[in-house]
Amino acid sequence: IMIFIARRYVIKQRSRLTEHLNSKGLKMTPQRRVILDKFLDIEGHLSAEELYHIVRQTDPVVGQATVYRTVKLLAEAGIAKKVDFGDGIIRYEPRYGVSHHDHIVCEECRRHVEFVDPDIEKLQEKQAGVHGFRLTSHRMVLYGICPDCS
Amino acid sequence: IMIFIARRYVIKQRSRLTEHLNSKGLKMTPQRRVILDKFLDIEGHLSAEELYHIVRQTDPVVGQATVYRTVKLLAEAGIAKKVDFGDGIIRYEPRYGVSHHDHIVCEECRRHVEFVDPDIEKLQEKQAGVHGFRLTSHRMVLYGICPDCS
DNA sequence: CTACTTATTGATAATGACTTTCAATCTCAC
DNA sequence: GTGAGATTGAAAGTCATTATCAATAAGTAG
Repeated sequence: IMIFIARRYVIKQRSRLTEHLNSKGLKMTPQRRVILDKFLDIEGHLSAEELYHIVRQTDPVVGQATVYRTVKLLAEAGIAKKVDFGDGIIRYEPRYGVSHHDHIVCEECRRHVEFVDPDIEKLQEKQAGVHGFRLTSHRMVLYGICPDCS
Repeated sequence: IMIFIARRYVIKQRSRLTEHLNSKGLKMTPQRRVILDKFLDIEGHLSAEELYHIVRQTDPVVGQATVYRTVKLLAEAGIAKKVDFGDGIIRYEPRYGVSHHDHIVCEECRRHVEFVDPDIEKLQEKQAGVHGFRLTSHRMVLYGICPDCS
């Protein structure tokens, strides 16, 4: 049953990508399809480099530059979400629907937890308003020491 | 009068740096002194590159690598604070005492405003606690469109 | 003050994540 | 099918930052 759900999810995201490509006058290709599929397979964050190596295992023909390019398209299409922990590597994570969350990262072991706090979101909106800004997005990463490393 | 206050501030930060260097078995040098002074002169954020050019105007002998190295020491000593807007450039700003703040950046003109929201800080602590983390720091940048660009 | 052990410096090379280039190759609307 | 235009991958290029290293300076013991 889970497999059927996952399958439907993949198909949906594929058509979402195709739609996005069409709207920009771009084309669907086998490379983009395999990169999308592998990206949806994983859970958690992945850098373009990591995704490149995973894709390589199945399809050694796909080039590094193509993965970097495709991953940006996925973000544009709303399929992937950029995550920046501030270590110079841009990671991407699947974006299921509209679910948004922030991260708390352990400075020792780099383990991370996701969370959403509607109250914080509200206060962010408020702060933007106070300064006359129309809020479009935010990046929030908390750093700390996790229970295991304490 | 302001000048006296500023002067005392500079002297205080100098001894703070010296102290930090001593505690690590490092030495105070003319280069480090001039970089510190110029850094304290500015208001707002500065990348190591920008600071390098400013320092150059007074003292063309100081090298780029030294500025990059010194700026890291300033951060270690608690004199400077790293700021990361996510554009691949690390900026530093003077850290007056313990004053902490976050940023809201205009996606059009890159103008930014600083703000502090104690309520958000409190909620961040709470979120860390919920997941068993001991919070050490955070990075929060809001992105939006400023009044002028709207 | 002198010698000497370390730390420091700056020019330059290196790093590493990412981007661009470009000629060969696909895609897809017609 | 076919042709204009998009895509591809290998390789070269960016760009902020970091490491290397031989020459120099700082602090310390005598």
